[in-house]
Amino acid sequence: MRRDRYHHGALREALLTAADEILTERGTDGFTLREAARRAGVSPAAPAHHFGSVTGLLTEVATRGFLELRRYLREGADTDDTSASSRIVGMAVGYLRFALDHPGRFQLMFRRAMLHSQDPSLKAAVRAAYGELEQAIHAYLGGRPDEPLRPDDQAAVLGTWSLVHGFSHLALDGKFDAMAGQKGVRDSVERMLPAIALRMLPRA
Amino acid sequence: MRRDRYHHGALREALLTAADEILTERGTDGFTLREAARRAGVSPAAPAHHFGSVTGLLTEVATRGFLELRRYLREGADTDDTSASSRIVGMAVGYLRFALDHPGRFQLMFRRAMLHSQDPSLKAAVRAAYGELEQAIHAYLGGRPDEPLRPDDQAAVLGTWSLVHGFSHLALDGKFDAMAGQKGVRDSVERMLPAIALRMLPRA
DNA sequence: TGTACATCAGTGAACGCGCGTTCACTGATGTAC
DNA sequence: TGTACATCAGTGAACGCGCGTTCACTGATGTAC
Repeated sequence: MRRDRYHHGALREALLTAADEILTERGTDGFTLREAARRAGVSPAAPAHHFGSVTGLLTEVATRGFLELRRYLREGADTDDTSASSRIVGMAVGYLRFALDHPGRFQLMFRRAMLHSQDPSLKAAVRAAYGELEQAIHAYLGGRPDEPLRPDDQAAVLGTWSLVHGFSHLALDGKFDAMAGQKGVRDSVERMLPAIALRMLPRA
Repeated sequence: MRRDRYHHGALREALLTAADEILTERGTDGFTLREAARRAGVSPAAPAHHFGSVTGLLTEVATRGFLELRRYLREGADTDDTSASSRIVGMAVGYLRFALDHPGRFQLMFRRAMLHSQDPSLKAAVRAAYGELEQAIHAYLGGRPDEPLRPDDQAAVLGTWSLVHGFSHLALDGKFDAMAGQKGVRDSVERMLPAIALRMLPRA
């Protein structure tokens, strides 16, 4: 890619887009900074001006990933049936869909060794996604929005997160492939989760 | 490490041990075949005679990992209180302990891109560990040992696996660090899990 | 409106690295007779 | 018990690779006056 202008103009965004593409095509281990630069049509030294290092770039990708995950959770919760439990089931499916739609990014988000795990923006984005789940569980357990979560309810949130995260992670790793139906793994796995979630929602 | 004999004698085992050490010290991404050879006191070309390729070696490490995981599950289930639910909670803690004791190995076991994921021994070992959980859930739900699992109960097993796996994975990635007590993350996390598991065991 | 100049955002070549695997080879072992 | 010889388990040097980062640099932009 030859540019007509010396300055790219939107290199930061172009690199983030390229990174996402690479993660989708080659997975987390297949990512390289040079390839991202190549796809953005820029020399291998250029990314340093915007992200400092490869870790910096990936941290930004992960941060945006958590924000996108939050959108998936919201969208999943937005169902016809507005009961608190079906909102949570919807969120669970949203979580799974995010993982299946963006496997490379999803895995990156939980590979602290590849990220600046203490980056404030990253932490805020994690917290924001987590907060989405937290609110829903809080409502489900009958808490009022203005009340803080009781420690027991914190545990319920962790449990729910663990459940959907574990399911998504195992599904991505192919551990459920053997029990998939004819319609493919993705379809089977998306059907399985609601039943499981309903059966294992934390007891009030 | 200079050997006195040209033949190592137990190179296969030595390489597996070295691999485990490296995984412990440097994590899954820090593993290299050359380093394993170095630690076994052997040239970089030697491992090929025993494992074909780096993937072959790691597949064997992962296979043994799943067998070890099964031992942790059994040990966890072996509690004073022999009720079905406390057996399951014990297993959950066993799963978590395995992950915390062997983080690199644990992560490797769920990185299909690094393994011969269709290797029969590997698949058998996965199945064996999974079977341990399956039996316990089956008993918990009141099934007789000779009866096959109903589809609903299969779902309960997947849910339980997802729960403990997700919890372990998130704990390893440091996602619970912020809420750890003074005694350290490991201690906090081992205390949290039983309460969560009890609250979320599948309904019969 | 023009201009000097600091700053920003790129280049492209090179550095140093360590990797997994291949290759032709050799030393040691085991087995058939 | 000895021996020929196939097979096994190593060596060590080299191959080819692509990586992230550094470096001295240059072209473009923006701003103060």
